[in-house]
Amino acid sequence: MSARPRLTTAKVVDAALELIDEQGADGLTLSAVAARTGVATPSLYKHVASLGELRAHIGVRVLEEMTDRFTGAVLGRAGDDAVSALLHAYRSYVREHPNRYAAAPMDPLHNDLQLAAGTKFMEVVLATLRQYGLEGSDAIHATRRLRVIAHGFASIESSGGFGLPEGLDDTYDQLVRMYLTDLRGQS
Amino acid sequence: MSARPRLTTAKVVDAALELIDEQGADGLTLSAVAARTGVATPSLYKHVASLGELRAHIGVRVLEEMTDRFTGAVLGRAGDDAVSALLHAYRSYVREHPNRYAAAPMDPLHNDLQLAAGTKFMEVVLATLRQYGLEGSDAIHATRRLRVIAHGFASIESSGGFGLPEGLDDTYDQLVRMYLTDLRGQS
DNA sequence: GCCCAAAAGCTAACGACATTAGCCAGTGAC
DNA sequence: GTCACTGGCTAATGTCGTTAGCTTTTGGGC
Repeated sequence: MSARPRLTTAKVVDAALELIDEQGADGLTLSAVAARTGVATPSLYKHVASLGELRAHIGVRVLEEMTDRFTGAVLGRAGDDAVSALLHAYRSYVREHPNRYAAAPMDPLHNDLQLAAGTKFMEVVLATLRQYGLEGSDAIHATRRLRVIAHGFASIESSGGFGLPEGLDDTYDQLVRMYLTDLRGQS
Repeated sequence: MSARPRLTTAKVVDAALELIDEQGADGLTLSAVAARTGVATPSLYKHVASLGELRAHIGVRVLEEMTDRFTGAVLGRAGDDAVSALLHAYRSYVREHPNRYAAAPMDPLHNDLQLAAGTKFMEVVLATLRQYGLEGSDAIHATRRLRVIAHGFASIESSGGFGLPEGLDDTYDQLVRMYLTDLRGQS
Protein backbone atom coordinates (compact mmCIF):
# COMPACT_ATOMS: atom_id res chain seq x y z
CA MET A 1 0.00 0.00 0.00
CA SER A 2 2.64 2.50 0.94
CA ALA A 3 6.16 2.79 -0.35
CA ARG A 4 9.13 3.02 2.01
CA PRO A 5 7.16 3.95 5.10
CA ARG A 6 10.13 5.47 6.92
CA LEU A 7 8.21 8.22 8.58
CA THR A 8 4.65 8.32 9.89
CA THR A 9 2.48 11.07 11.28
CA ALA A 10 2.88 9.54 14.72
CA LYS A 11 6.67 9.71 14.53
CA VAL A 12 6.49 13.33 13.41
CA VAL A 13 4.35 14.11 16.44
CA ASP A 14 6.81 12.21 18.65
CA ALA A 15 9.69 14.35 17.46
CA ALA A 16 7.60 17.50 17.82
CA LEU A 17 6.76 16.63 21.42
CA GLU A 18 10.43 16.11 22.22
CA LEU A 19 11.20 19.52 20.80
CA ILE A 20 8.43 21.14 22.79
CA ASP A 21 9.62 19.47 25.98
CA GLU A 22 13.16 20.66 25.42
CA GLN A 23 12.70 24.11 23.97
CA GLY A 24 9.13 25.17 24.59
CA ALA A 25 6.47 26.21 22.13
CA ASP A 26 8.79 28.51 20.18
CA GLY A 27 11.20 25.64 19.58
CA LEU A 28 8.58 23.84 17.55
CA THR A 29 9.58 24.52 13.98
CA LEU A 30 9.19 22.34 10.94
CA SER A 31 12.91 22.65 10.24
CA ALA A 32 13.74 21.34 13.69
CA VAL A 33 11.25 18.48 13.38
CA ALA A 34 12.71 17.62 10.00
CA ALA A 35 16.25 17.63 11.37
CA ARG A 36 15.25 15.40 14.25
CA THR A 37 13.46 12.92 12.02
CA GLY A 38 16.32 12.91 9.52
CA VAL A 39 14.33 14.27 6.62
CA ALA A 40 14.14 17.45 4.54
CA THR A 41 11.62 20.02 5.72
CA PRO A 42 9.19 19.78 2.81
CA SER A 43 8.99 16.02 3.23
CA LEU A 44 7.04 16.55 6.44
CA TYR A 45 4.12 17.78 4.34
CA LYS A 46 3.60 14.18 3.24
CA HIS A 47 2.55 13.40 6.80
CA VAL A 48 1.16 16.65 8.11
CA ALA A 49 -0.83 19.28 6.24
CA SER A 50 0.75 22.30 7.92
CA LEU A 51 2.36 23.51 11.10
CA GLY A 52 -1.09 24.32 12.40
CA GLU A 53 -2.31 20.80 11.84
CA LEU A 54 0.79 19.44 13.54
CA ARG A 55 -0.06 21.57 16.55
CA ALA A 56 -3.56 20.13 16.54
CA HIS A 57 -2.13 16.59 16.52
CA ILE A 58 0.14 17.53 19.40
CA GLY A 59 -2.89 18.80 21.29
CA VAL A 60 -4.59 15.44 20.84
CA ARG A 61 -1.56 13.62 22.20
CA VAL A 62 -1.30 15.80 25.27
CA LEU A 63 -5.00 15.52 25.95
CA GLU A 64 -4.84 11.73 25.70
CA GLU A 65 -1.83 11.59 27.96
CA MET A 66 -3.58 13.74 30.55
CA THR A 67 -6.74 11.66 30.33
CA ASP A 68 -4.73 8.49 30.94
CA ARG A 69 -2.97 9.92 33.97
CA PHE A 70 -6.14 11.27 35.48
CA THR A 71 -8.02 8.05 34.90
CA GLY A 72 -5.28 6.19 36.73
CA ALA A 73 -5.33 8.68 39.59
CA VAL A 74 -9.08 8.42 40.08
CA LEU A 75 -9.45 4.66 39.69
CA GLY A 76 -10.31 2.94 42.95
CA ARG A 77 -11.20 6.19 44.68
CA ALA A 78 -14.53 7.78 45.42
CA GLY A 79 -16.04 11.09 46.49
CA ASP A 80 -13.78 13.75 47.93
CA ASP A 81 -10.86 11.36 47.74
CA ALA A 82 -11.30 10.97 43.99
CA VAL A 83 -11.78 14.68 43.35
CA SER A 84 -8.71 15.52 45.39
CA ALA A 85 -6.68 12.89 43.53
CA LEU A 86 -7.85 14.30 40.19
CA LEU A 87 -6.87 17.84 41.11
CA HIS A 88 -3.48 16.77 42.40
CA ALA A 89 -2.85 14.63 39.34
CA TYR A 90 -3.66 17.64 37.17
CA ARG A 91 -1.14 19.81 38.94
CA SER A 92 1.58 17.20 38.93
CA TYR A 93 1.14 16.55 35.20
CA VAL A 94 1.61 20.22 34.47
CA ARG A 95 4.64 20.42 36.71
CA GLU A 96 6.23 17.46 34.95
CA HIS A 97 5.42 18.64 31.45
CA PRO A 98 4.88 22.39 31.52
CA ASN A 99 5.61 22.89 27.84
CA ARG A 100 3.32 20.08 26.80
CA TYR A 101 0.52 21.49 28.89
CA ALA A 102 0.96 24.86 27.27
CA ALA A 103 0.49 23.07 23.94
CA ALA A 104 -2.82 21.54 25.03
CA PRO A 105 -5.87 23.07 23.38
CA MET A 106 -8.23 25.00 25.58
CA ASP A 107 -11.17 24.34 23.30
CA PRO A 108 -10.78 20.77 22.01
CA LEU A 109 -14.53 20.55 21.46
CA HIS A 110 -14.27 23.09 18.65
CA ASN A 111 -11.67 21.20 16.63
CA ASP A 112 -12.51 18.15 14.56
CA LEU A 113 -9.15 16.51 15.16
CA GLN A 114 -9.39 17.01 18.90
CA LEU A 115 -13.09 16.46 19.51
CA ALA A 116 -12.80 12.79 20.52
CA ALA A 117 -9.90 13.32 22.88
CA GLY A 118 -11.60 16.34 24.41
CA THR A 119 -14.83 14.48 24.95
CA LYS A 120 -13.07 11.58 26.64
CA PHE A 121 -11.23 13.99 28.87
CA MET A 122 -14.45 15.63 29.96
CA GLU A 123 -16.04 12.28 30.63
CA VAL A 124 -13.37 11.41 33.16
CA VAL A 125 -14.09 14.60 35.06
CA LEU A 126 -17.82 14.06 34.89
CA ALA A 127 -17.43 10.47 36.08
CA THR A 128 -15.38 11.63 39.04
CA LEU A 129 -18.17 13.97 40.04
CA ARG A 130 -20.99 11.52 39.29
CA GLN A 131 -21.21 10.27 42.85
CA TYR A 132 -22.28 13.67 44.06
CA GLY A 133 -25.56 13.15 42.30
CA LEU A 134 -25.50 16.45 40.44
CA GLU A 135 -28.26 16.78 37.89
CA GLY A 136 -28.17 18.44 34.51
CA SER A 137 -26.64 21.86 34.54
CA ASP A 138 -25.41 21.47 38.12
CA ALA A 139 -22.98 18.84 36.86
CA ILE A 140 -21.82 21.17 34.10
CA HIS A 141 -21.27 24.04 36.51
CA ALA A 142 -19.34 21.81 38.90
CA THR A 143 -17.16 20.56 36.06
CA ARG A 144 -16.47 24.10 34.96
CA ARG A 145 -15.55 25.21 38.46
CA LEU A 146 -13.14 22.32 38.80
CA ARG A 147 -11.55 23.17 35.52
CA VAL A 148 -11.21 26.82 36.44
CA ILE A 149 -9.32 25.90 39.59
CA ALA A 150 -7.12 23.23 38.03
CA HIS A 151 -6.25 25.20 34.91
CA GLY A 152 -6.04 28.55 36.64
CA PHE A 153 -3.58 27.35 39.22
CA ALA A 154 -1.53 25.20 36.86
CA SER A 155 -1.18 27.84 34.21
CA ILE A 156 -0.11 30.53 36.66
CA GLU A 157 2.26 28.20 38.48
CA SER A 158 3.90 26.87 35.35
CA SER A 159 4.58 30.34 34.04
CA GLY A 160 6.15 31.42 37.30
CA GLY A 161 3.29 33.81 37.91
CA PHE A 162 3.11 33.24 41.64
CA GLY A 163 6.43 34.90 42.31
CA LEU A 164 8.26 32.91 44.94
CA PRO A 165 7.15 29.26 44.98
CA GLU A 166 6.92 29.42 48.76
CA GLY A 167 3.78 27.86 50.16
CA LEU A 168 2.35 26.86 46.80
CA ASP A 169 1.39 23.44 48.11
CA ASP A 170 -0.64 25.13 50.82
CA THR A 171 -2.34 27.42 48.34
CA TYR A 172 -3.35 24.44 46.23
CA ASP A 173 -4.60 22.49 49.23
CA GLN A 174 -6.76 25.47 50.15
CA LEU A 175 -8.18 25.57 46.65
CA VAL A 176 -8.97 21.85 46.75
CA ARG A 177 -10.64 22.18 50.12
CA MET A 178 -12.56 25.23 48.93
CA TYR A 179 -13.86 23.31 45.95
CA LEU A 180 -14.83 20.25 48.00
CA THR A 181 -16.64 22.36 50.58
CA ASP A 182 -18.47 24.11 47.79
CA LEU A 183 -19.41 20.82 46.14
CA ARG A 184 -20.93 19.66 49.40
CA GLY A 185 -22.94 22.84 49.72
CA GLN A 186 -24.22 22.61 46.16
CA SER A 187 -25.35 18.99 46.32
CA MET B 1 17.29 67.17 22.45
CA SER B 2 15.80 64.91 19.83
CA ALA B 3 15.58 65.45 16.13
CA ARG B 4 12.34 65.12 14.27
CA PRO B 5 10.42 63.27 16.97
CA ARG B 6 7.72 62.00 14.66
CA LEU B 7 7.37 58.67 16.37
CA THR B 8 7.69 57.73 20.03
CA THR B 9 7.76 54.45 21.88
CA ALA B 10 4.28 55.19 23.18
CA LYS B 11 2.91 55.64 19.67
CA VAL B 12 4.50 52.39 18.58
CA VAL B 13 2.80 50.62 21.48
CA ASP B 14 -0.49 52.30 20.55
CA ALA B 15 -0.31 50.93 17.03
CA ALA B 16 0.70 47.51 18.32
CA LEU B 17 -2.29 47.40 20.65
CA GLU B 18 -4.63 48.26 17.79
CA LEU B 19 -3.18 45.42 15.79
CA ILE B 20 -3.56 43.00 18.67
CA ASP B 21 -7.15 44.06 19.20
CA GLU B 22 -7.97 43.56 15.54
CA GLN B 23 -5.97 40.50 14.61
CA GLY B 24 -4.85 38.81 17.80
CA ALA B 25 -1.38 38.00 18.99
CA ASP B 26 -0.29 36.56 15.65
CA GLY B 27 -1.20 39.80 13.93
CA LEU B 28 1.46 41.63 15.89
CA THR B 29 4.33 41.94 13.46
CA LEU B 30 6.89 44.68 13.14
CA SER B 31 5.99 45.10 9.48
CA ALA B 32 2.36 45.69 10.37
CA VAL B 33 3.26 48.14 13.12
CA ALA B 34 5.56 49.96 10.72
CA ALA B 35 2.84 50.15 8.09
CA ARG B 36 0.35 51.50 10.59
CA THR B 37 2.74 54.12 11.91
CA GLY B 38 3.79 55.12 8.40
CA VAL B 39 7.41 54.21 8.75
CA ALA B 40 9.82 51.59 7.38
CA THR B 41 10.20 48.48 9.50
CA PRO B 42 13.82 49.01 10.62
CA SER B 43 12.94 52.51 11.82
CA LEU B 44 10.99 50.96 14.67
CA TYR B 45 14.26 49.84 16.20
CA LYS B 46 14.93 53.46 17.07
CA HIS B 47 12.06 53.25 19.55
CA VAL B 48 11.96 49.62 20.56
CA ALA B 49 14.87 47.22 21.04
CA SER B 50 13.15 44.17 19.57
CA LEU B 51 9.82 42.52 19.08
CA GLY B 52 10.22 40.92 22.48
CA GLU B 53 10.70 44.27 24.16
CA LEU B 54 7.69 45.63 22.33
CA ARG B 55 5.67 42.76 23.76
CA ALA B 56 6.93 43.65 27.22
CA HIS B 57 5.83 47.26 26.74
CA ILE B 58 2.43 46.03 25.60
CA GLY B 59 2.21 43.93 28.75
CA VAL B 60 2.82 47.02 30.86
CA ARG B 61 0.07 48.90 29.09
CA VAL B 62 -2.45 46.13 29.53
CA LEU B 63 -1.56 45.72 33.18
CA GLU B 64 -1.96 49.44 33.79
CA GLU B 65 -5.28 49.48 32.01
CA MET B 66 -6.53 46.58 34.09
CA THR B 67 -5.31 48.15 37.30
CA ASP B 68 -7.18 51.36 36.46
CA ARG B 69 -10.41 49.56 35.74
CA PHE B 70 -10.22 47.44 38.84
CA THR B 71 -9.39 50.38 41.02
CA GLY B 72 -12.46 52.15 39.72
CA ALA B 73 -14.62 49.11 40.29
CA VAL B 74 -13.52 48.68 43.88
CA LEU B 75 -13.59 52.34 44.92
CA GLY B 76 -16.39 53.10 47.33
CA ARG B 77 -17.07 49.45 48.06
CA ALA B 78 -16.07 47.27 50.95
CA GLY B 79 -15.89 43.61 51.96
CA ASP B 80 -17.77 41.05 49.88
CA ASP B 81 -19.19 43.82 47.74
CA ALA B 82 -15.70 44.99 46.78
CA VAL B 83 -14.37 41.50 46.12
CA SER B 84 -17.36 40.68 43.97
CA ALA B 85 -16.94 43.93 42.05
CA LEU B 86 -13.27 43.17 41.48
CA LEU B 87 -13.98 39.71 40.14
CA HIS B 88 -16.71 40.94 37.87
CA ALA B 89 -14.57 43.80 36.61
CA TYR B 90 -11.84 41.28 35.82
CA ARG B 91 -14.17 39.15 33.75
CA SER B 92 -15.68 42.07 31.90
CA TYR B 93 -12.29 43.49 31.01
CA VAL B 94 -11.26 40.20 29.47
CA ARG B 95 -14.53 39.94 27.57
CA GLU B 96 -14.06 43.42 26.16
CA HIS B 97 -10.41 42.98 25.25
CA PRO B 98 -9.69 39.27 24.91
CA ASN B 99 -6.63 39.75 22.72
CA ARG B 100 -5.15 42.35 25.01
CA TYR B 101 -5.64 40.12 28.01
CA ALA B 102 -3.85 37.29 26.22
CA ALA B 103 -0.95 39.71 25.77
CA ALA B 104 -0.75 40.45 29.49
CA PRO B 105 2.23 38.90 31.23
CA MET B 106 1.53 36.17 33.75
CA ASP B 107 4.73 36.91 35.66
CA PRO B 108 5.18 40.70 35.62
CA LEU B 109 7.22 40.50 38.82
CA HIS B 110 9.99 38.73 36.92
CA ASN B 111 10.44 41.40 34.27
CA ASP B 112 12.19 44.68 34.91
CA LEU B 113 9.98 46.61 32.52
CA GLN B 114 6.81 45.23 34.07
CA LEU B 115 7.75 45.08 37.73
CA ALA B 116 6.21 48.41 38.70
CA ALA B 117 2.93 47.81 36.88
CA GLY B 118 2.72 44.28 38.29
CA THR B 119 3.32 45.48 41.82
CA LYS B 120 0.66 48.13 41.56
CA PHE B 121 -1.77 45.58 40.21
CA MET B 122 -1.14 43.28 43.14
CA GLU B 123 -1.56 46.10 45.59
CA VAL B 124 -5.08 46.75 44.38
CA VAL B 125 -6.01 43.14 45.01
CA LEU B 126 -4.36 43.14 48.42
CA ALA B 127 -6.11 46.38 49.34
CA THR B 128 -9.45 44.89 48.38
CA LEU B 129 -8.82 42.00 50.74
CA ARG B 130 -7.33 44.12 53.51
CA GLN B 131 -10.61 44.47 55.36
CA TYR B 132 -10.73 40.75 56.01
CA GLY B 133 -7.83 41.16 58.38
CA LEU B 134 -5.73 38.43 56.87
CA GLU B 135 -2.23 38.28 58.30
CA GLY B 136 1.03 37.51 56.52
CA SER B 137 0.85 34.41 54.37
CA ASP B 138 -2.94 34.16 54.74
CA ALA B 139 -3.22 37.32 52.69
CA ILE B 140 -0.91 35.89 50.06
CA HIS B 141 -2.87 32.66 49.83
CA ALA B 142 -6.15 34.56 49.55
CA THR B 143 -4.71 36.73 46.77
CA ARG B 144 -3.51 33.67 44.93
CA ARG B 145 -6.85 31.94 45.20
CA LEU B 146 -8.60 35.01 43.83
CA ARG B 147 -6.21 35.17 40.94
CA VAL B 148 -6.63 31.49 40.16
CA ILE B 149 -10.38 31.95 39.89
CA ALA B 150 -10.30 35.18 37.94
CA HIS B 151 -7.59 34.13 35.51
CA GLY B 152 -8.74 30.53 35.22
CA PHE B 153 -12.28 31.48 34.28
CA ALA B 154 -11.33 34.38 32.06
CA SER B 155 -8.72 32.51 30.10
CA ILE B 156 -10.97 29.51 29.49
CA GLU B 157 -13.93 31.70 28.60
CA SER B 158 -12.03 33.93 26.23
CA SER B 159 -10.61 31.00 24.31
CA GLY B 160 -14.04 29.45 23.93
CA GLY B 161 -13.02 26.58 26.17
CA PHE B 162 -16.37 26.24 27.88
CA GLY B 163 -18.12 25.00 24.76
CA LEU B 164 -21.54 26.58 24.63
CA PRO B 165 -21.66 29.91 26.46
CA GLU B 166 -24.91 28.86 28.09
CA GLY B 167 -25.07 29.56 31.80
CA LEU B 168 -21.62 31.08 32.01
CA ASP B 169 -22.90 33.93 34.16
CA ASP B 170 -24.21 31.38 36.63
CA THR B 171 -20.93 29.50 36.68
CA TYR B 172 -19.08 32.70 37.45
CA ASP B 173 -21.51 33.71 40.17
CA GLN B 174 -20.99 30.31 41.77
CA LEU B 175 -17.24 30.81 41.68
CA VAL B 176 -17.53 34.24 43.26
CA ARG B 177 -19.79 32.90 46.00
CA MET B 178 -17.46 29.94 46.54
CA TYR B 179 -14.54 32.31 46.99
CA LEU B 180 -16.41 34.62 49.35
CA THR B 181 -17.65 31.75 51.49
CA ASP B 182 -14.12 30.42 51.65
CA LEU B 183 -12.74 33.83 52.61
CA ARG B 184 -15.19 33.98 55.49
CA GLY B 185 -14.13 30.53 56.66
CA GLN B 186 -10.44 31.39 56.54
CA SER B 187 -10.63 34.65 58.44
C1' DG C 1 23.50 83.21 12.42
C1' DC C 2 26.56 79.23 11.75
C1' DC C 3 28.39 74.39 13.03
C1' DC C 4 28.19 69.96 14.78
C1' DA C 5 26.72 66.06 17.14
C1' DA C 6 22.96 63.30 17.94
C1' DA C 7 18.62 61.51 16.72
C1' DA C 8 15.53 59.43 13.50
C1' DG C 9 14.59 58.15 9.33
C1' DC C 10 15.89 55.24 5.06
C1' DT C 11 17.65 51.26 1.80
C1' DA C 12 20.06 46.98 1.33
C1' DA C 13 21.07 42.62 2.95
C1' DC C 14 21.00 38.22 5.76
C1' DG C 15 19.24 34.23 7.86
C1' DA C 16 15.30 31.60 9.56
C1' DC C 17 10.99 30.03 8.54
C1' DA C 18 6.48 28.02 6.23
C1' DT C 19 4.83 26.65 2.13
C1' DT C 20 4.38 25.23 -2.94
C1' DA C 21 5.81 23.10 -7.27
C1' DG C 22 7.76 19.71 -9.61
C1' DC C 23 10.95 15.79 -9.97
C1' DC C 24 12.78 11.00 -8.87
C1' DA C 25 13.08 6.42 -6.93
C1' DG C 26 11.53 2.53 -4.61
C1' DT C 27 7.55 -0.65 -3.81
C1' DG C 28 3.55 -3.37 -3.86
C1' DA C 29 -0.37 -5.22 -6.70
C1' DC C 30 -1.48 -7.43 -10.63
C1' DG D 1 7.73 -7.58 -15.11
C1' DT D 2 5.14 -3.48 -15.33
C1' DC D 3 2.91 0.48 -13.52
C1' DA D 4 0.66 3.55 -10.49
C1' DC D 5 1.41 5.36 -6.12
C1' DT D 6 3.91 6.90 -2.25
C1' DG D 7 7.36 9.27 0.11
C1' DG D 8 11.30 11.30 -0.36
C1' DC D 9 14.18 15.27 -2.61
C1' DT D 10 15.70 20.11 -4.57
C1' DA D 11 14.52 24.64 -5.96
C1' DA D 12 12.01 28.65 -5.31
C1' DT D 13 8.90 32.20 -3.13
C1' DG D 14 7.27 35.32 0.28
C1' DT D 15 7.25 36.86 5.04
C1' DC D 16 9.64 37.94 9.16
C1' DG D 17 13.08 39.84 12.53
C1' DT D 18 17.27 41.93 12.72
C1' DT D 19 21.77 44.37 11.52
C1' DA D 20 24.74 47.58 9.03
C1' DG D 21 25.51 51.69 7.17
C1' DC D 22 23.98 55.95 4.96
C1' DT D 23 21.33 60.50 4.89
C1' DT D 24 18.87 64.14 6.75
C1' DT D 25 16.98 66.98 10.09
C1' DT D 26 17.30 69.55 14.29
C1' DG D 27 18.54 71.79 18.48
C1' DG D 28 22.31 73.71 21.37
C1' DG D 29 26.77 76.15 21.88
C1' DC D 30 29.66 79.57 19.99
